[in-house]
Amino acid sequence: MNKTVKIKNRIKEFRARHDFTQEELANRVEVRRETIGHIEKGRYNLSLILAWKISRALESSIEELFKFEELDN
Amino acid sequence: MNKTVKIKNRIKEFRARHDFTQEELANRVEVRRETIGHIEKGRYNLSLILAWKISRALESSIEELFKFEELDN
DNA sequence: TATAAATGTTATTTATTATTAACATAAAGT
DNA sequence: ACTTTATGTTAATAATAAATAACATTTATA
Repeated sequence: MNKTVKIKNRIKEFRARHDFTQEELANRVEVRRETIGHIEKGRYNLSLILAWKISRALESSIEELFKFEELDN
Repeated sequence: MNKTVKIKNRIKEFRARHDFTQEELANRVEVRRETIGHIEKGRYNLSLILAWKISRALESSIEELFKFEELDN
């Protein structure tokens, strides 16, 4: 029984609360707009530092912003 | 004023509490022993999923296990 | 003190994140 | 309807995490 971990996130939701566009958030955390887009869509397993920068920019925490689920395959 | 983020971690400390060697922890999170060693020494900016796996294996949380600091340079 | 177990460290390779650029589509505003 | 503004998406490249292998050093322990 092999397990993989997937991440869901609430970036879009928190971004809306702050009225930030993807580009504004990207500027604040110093990555490209597309990178934020890809992360929101769960396309990659971002680094811990980037996760922290994003959670700070959104006045949140990593654990609040990112939800982890273990899946069997 | 440019800012960079550095990570400090308490993996070694938590590992000791559980009486895990680097290798045991590595097996549990499915990475190499050297990878755990490098992370403990702060040599790389691990992925969010790996950070989560490690914090779970040590019955802790990401925010508890990893401390972030902003530095000027 | 000799032996084994655990950790340190470095160099090279592989895998994956993130950048870049380019264009498409959607939504909002004039 | 036209024009911005925001987001979606893809392909190619660059940057870096993680794997691998090999050997050194430290710590425990027989």
